[in-house]
Amino acid sequence: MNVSPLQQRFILHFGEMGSRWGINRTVGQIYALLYVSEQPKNADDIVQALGLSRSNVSMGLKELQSWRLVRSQHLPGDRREYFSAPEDIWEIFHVLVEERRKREIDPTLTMLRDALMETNLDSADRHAAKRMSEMHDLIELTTGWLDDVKGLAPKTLTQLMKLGGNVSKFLKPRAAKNAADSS
Amino acid sequence: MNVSPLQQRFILHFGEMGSRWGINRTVGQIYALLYVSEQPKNADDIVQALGLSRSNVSMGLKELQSWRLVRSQHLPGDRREYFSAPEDIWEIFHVLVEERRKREIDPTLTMLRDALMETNLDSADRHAAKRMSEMHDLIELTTGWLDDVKGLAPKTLTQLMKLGGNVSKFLKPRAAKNAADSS
DNA sequence: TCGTAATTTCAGGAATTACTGAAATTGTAT
DNA sequence: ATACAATTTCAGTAATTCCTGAAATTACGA
Repeated sequence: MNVSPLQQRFILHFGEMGSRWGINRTVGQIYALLYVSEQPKNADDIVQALGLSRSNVSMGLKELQSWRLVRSQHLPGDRREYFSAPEDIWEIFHVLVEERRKREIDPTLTMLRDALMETNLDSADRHAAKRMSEMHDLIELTTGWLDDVKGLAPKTLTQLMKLGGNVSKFLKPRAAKNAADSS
Repeated sequence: MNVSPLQQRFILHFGEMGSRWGINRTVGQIYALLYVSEQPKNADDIVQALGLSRSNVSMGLKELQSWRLVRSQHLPGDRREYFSAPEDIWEIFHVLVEERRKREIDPTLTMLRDALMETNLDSADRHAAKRMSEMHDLIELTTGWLDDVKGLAPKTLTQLMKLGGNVSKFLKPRAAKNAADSS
């Protein structure tokens, strides 16, 4: 039940990295612990493994659940709650993209759309409006694409990613001249 | 030289969003101001426009330059430094991806590689090691792909993104059954 | 329904991060 | 070289975020 040196290293790294994302150190550590654990863990296991206060663990688990990165279940004959990170790494990847998008991208898209709607275009703001709509369009293109490829099976996605820049070979010739030329 | 309501709105939003990323509110605001400004601005312009202290602006500009999101230049007959955000939004996108990768992804990849190298595989850590190598492989696949498509021209990239999940039509049939079927 | 185990909430304190003004440094024109 | 404008550094303080223990709430078995 104790954390091994390998796990320790992973957990500490994740704690530090967590700070660069929006999540704090202890939340990062809790997630890392659950990610590498084979068996689900209850809150006291986590307290014991990471040396955090019980209340901190409770709050951290809540946050991780709000990110859909951690799930809880009940074990028969035990009334405590057990937590685990989903198995499938593609699912994790997927959820991460979706949640970050929901929290960081969508509000910006909305703000840009609303602000541009209310702007009459021969104001002194022509330049600002142009820049904002460029940003809007790029974000929309990117998120639309993400939505679309999200439906692909992991194997298909892997194939496509390995293909890399070569996918452009399949495009109409007009643009194909820009393809990475690795043949 | 004063910020319009449209700009104001954009700047304030970016300030708030900045906090969700690793950058703080004022750095977000400075970037937003430069992004929507047609002409380069000197530090005092920024102080005046955003109501920050001179030293704070100096530090913020330094940080933005370290992200390569802001450039400086000198105007003839004026010894002050003038700052601006690059014009080309694809370049901005590109730089953002590269910098975030350098700061957030690469250190994790390195840690995973190093930790796994030093691990003998019949330890009690088999599960943790497996999970860590899954993470490693997914990150490597994704960043390798990013490196590769980064070389494509914006037009090509736009075409590909609009194609969305339909690119998988071009793959070998074995995997093509997983393609989004939008025909 | 009651008793107790499990979990959550939350006010206050600890730790971290952000910001400022003053002083130091750098750069440039004379 | 000197004078002064522009910029940066940095120590101290303000603001924010994080974490804890105690109290409250919830969930369950008898």
